[in-house]
Amino acid sequence: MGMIAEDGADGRPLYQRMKDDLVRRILSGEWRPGELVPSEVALAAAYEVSVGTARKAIDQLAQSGLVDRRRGRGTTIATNRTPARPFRFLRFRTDDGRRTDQSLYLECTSSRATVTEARRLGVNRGTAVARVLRRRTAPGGGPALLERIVLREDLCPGAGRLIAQTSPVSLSSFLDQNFHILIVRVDEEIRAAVADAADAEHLDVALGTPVLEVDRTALDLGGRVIEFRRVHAAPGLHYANSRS
Amino acid sequence: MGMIAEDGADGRPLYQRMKDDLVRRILSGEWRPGELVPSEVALAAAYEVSVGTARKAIDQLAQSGLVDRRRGRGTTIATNRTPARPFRFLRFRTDDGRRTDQSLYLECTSSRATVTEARRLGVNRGTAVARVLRRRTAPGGGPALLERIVLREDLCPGAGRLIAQTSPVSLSSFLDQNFHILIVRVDEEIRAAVADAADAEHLDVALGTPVLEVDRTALDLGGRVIEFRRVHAAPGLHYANSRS
DNA sequence: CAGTGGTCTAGACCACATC
DNA sequence: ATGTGGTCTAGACCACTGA
Repeated sequence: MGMIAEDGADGRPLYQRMKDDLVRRILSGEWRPGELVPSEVALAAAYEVSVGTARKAIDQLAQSGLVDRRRGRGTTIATNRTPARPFRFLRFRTDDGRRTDQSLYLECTSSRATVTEARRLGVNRGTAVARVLRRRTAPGGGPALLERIVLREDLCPGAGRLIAQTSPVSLSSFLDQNFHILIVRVDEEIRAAVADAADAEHLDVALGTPVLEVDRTALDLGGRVIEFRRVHAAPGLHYANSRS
Repeated sequence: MGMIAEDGADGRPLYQRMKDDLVRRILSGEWRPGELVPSEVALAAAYEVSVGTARKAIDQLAQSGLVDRRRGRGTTIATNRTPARPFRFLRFRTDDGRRTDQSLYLECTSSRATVTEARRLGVNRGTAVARVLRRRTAPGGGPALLERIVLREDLCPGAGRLIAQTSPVSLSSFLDQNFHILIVRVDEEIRAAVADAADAEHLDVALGTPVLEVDRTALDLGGRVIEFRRVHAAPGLHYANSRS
């Protein structure tokens, strides 16, 4: 018995099947970000498992950042607007420890994926994409980062125009709010490179200056690649990383 | 009742106090890496808590990588020799995806910490340190990484000579095996830099070539800084990062 | 075979938030 | 006052390991 896989009890633990089903329901938009999810006992009853088992499933959702649990209040769908860890995916600092603050959108166009872009996004050539050129500056200082972003516009229809109109500070919040796409993982390759023409123009550095280059793909909960970006960081910036 | 904080029941959960006590005992060397820890029921009895509570404490130790649990076998102290994730702290790849393989120790001396080194290690100037210069090469290819390492020799007496004698492949395994020091966290700052004289000599690049620079401090379980290293990566190498 | 950790149940009491 | 999640207990059965 149980609501999940009534017949196909494939041997996987109950709490895992329950967790997967909850992930599916959250992804489907059954509850909006910030909204209260049914309580432990209610979910346990609905899935016909014990409270302890339901608890284990919900705990895992909380651990992966999907929901937010608070004693006395309840469990709510997590949002990127009020993240437990702000700046989770923003790892650049000035060498004296400050973060970048301002975002300026230099270009924002809708187009079709080139062969290279298609390969990086894992889609077919010609898929609708938005291309965004963005510059971030250090507080009080000069230009800091130049970001070339390619976004899957087939998954976020109208994103290009919307970004140009609203100039969102954070792209992941923008995706969450407007398209219910939750970025949960990024893969990065970090290299030393030299400043190109665009860097020279927008980062206030001489052509050929060594710059830090970060190639990054962002994946949503379903494991789909949502965007690819290449970031160049001006001298005086570094990438801060901490691993356990 | 309970073996921990018999009177000073400070209100912290039982499983947390138990976990902290187990961490303390592991750090003290009560069990050697790879050795079997008492079973859940035995520990539960010893701490006078229920099995579920003991389980929660041990689970957290496993999650932070301190112990390794296997059904049927038991719980063992984790080792850096047989890590669940090999290359946990080795993130460099060639641009076609291969790892570095060979380690060559170019220099290895014992000395006293300079002011700069002392600040980075969080110790007083003049503390005993070992300085290590190491080069890694790409499989089949040329020189890949040049590492300048400063190690707290007051915590690892004789480490300098021992490294020179044994040329360990992995420094964290070396520290684990010889001094029971477990590296559990690294903090890094990644920059673009230019090749200096040592890079030119050992990495086979021209002076002034852009290189990737990683400044890294390694911390053990007690939060002590064990080593600082500055790594320069030759062109054709990148740093791979994945975050959730 | 005995012992281990992995899963699951069915309760209890508590601190806390909200109404 | 009610309901929430956080902690804790005391069992049960199972899959797996090793002797």
